[in-house]
Amino acid sequence: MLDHSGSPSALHNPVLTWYDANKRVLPWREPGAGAWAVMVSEFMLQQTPVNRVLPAYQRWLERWPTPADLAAEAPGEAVRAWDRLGYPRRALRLHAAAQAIVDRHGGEVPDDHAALLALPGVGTYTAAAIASFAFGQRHAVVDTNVRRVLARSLTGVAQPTISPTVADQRLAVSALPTDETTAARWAVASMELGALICTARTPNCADCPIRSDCAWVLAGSPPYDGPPRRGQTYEGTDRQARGRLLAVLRAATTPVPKSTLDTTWPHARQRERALDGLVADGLVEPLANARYRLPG
DNA sequence: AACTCGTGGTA
DNA sequence: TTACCAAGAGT
Repeated sequence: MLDHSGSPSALHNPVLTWYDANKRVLPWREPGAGAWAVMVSEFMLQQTPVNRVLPAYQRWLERWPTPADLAAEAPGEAVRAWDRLGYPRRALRLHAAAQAIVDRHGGEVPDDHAALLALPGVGTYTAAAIASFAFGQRHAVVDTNVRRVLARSLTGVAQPTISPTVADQRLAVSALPTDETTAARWAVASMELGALICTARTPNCADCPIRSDCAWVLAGSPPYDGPPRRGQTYEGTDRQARGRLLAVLRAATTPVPKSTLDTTWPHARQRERALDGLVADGLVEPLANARYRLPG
């Protein structure tokens, strides 16, 4: 089943060929995109779909073509430019990462996995993704797409575990081609397969290049039988309240009186908790006279 | 280890 | 309509 010799296996070859013929044209995949472009895209793509990322990504790189350009700005400008991508702490971390790159790496995105991992907002997945996509290195790039592809094709189950496990990581490492160039191609190709064909809800197995070798298909495509996946409720949550508050501050060009913020959420206790949280996270800066703004 | 953290599209 | 889902990280 798995091939440890370094030559592409029955799994690898079809996926690599499929990728070359079916990959999406995305700006961060263009030959001259560079590591900063890859890094910006990876931050934005954390839990956010490609189609929503594209416009914000274009504006971001136009405004801040290098880490130094972003590092020279106020963090609040990063939060504002983040627009409605969600999880705005990512904008703050990307700004902090840009500063760290200027301070520690001469303004160049490091190519070393450990150095990448040490940057704010860069975890296991993002460090491997940048090292692989931008620098062609051999790393197991394990995101939700890859976990699903491996769960189906190798383990034979409909869905991966709810949260990543060490077993996922081991499986991804064992499936990684030995050759560096092939490994980098496999990383992006297996992820793209999960995004376009081996999707979460209704996979398009008819068009899958490895359907004849897929353990899940061979088992008769059994339905998911694990524990119920906890739904992410949003209506009425602190997150929604935070989103409302931050939307007002993003749109404002001058400091906003608290009385204005008070109109954005009806429940005072929750509203105060949300505002305090935003300040604690560094997303909002309190000023004198009960006024607030994005961090300067 | 479980929980928190946005937003919007899709079936 | 409700529920699920989307290139995770930090605590």
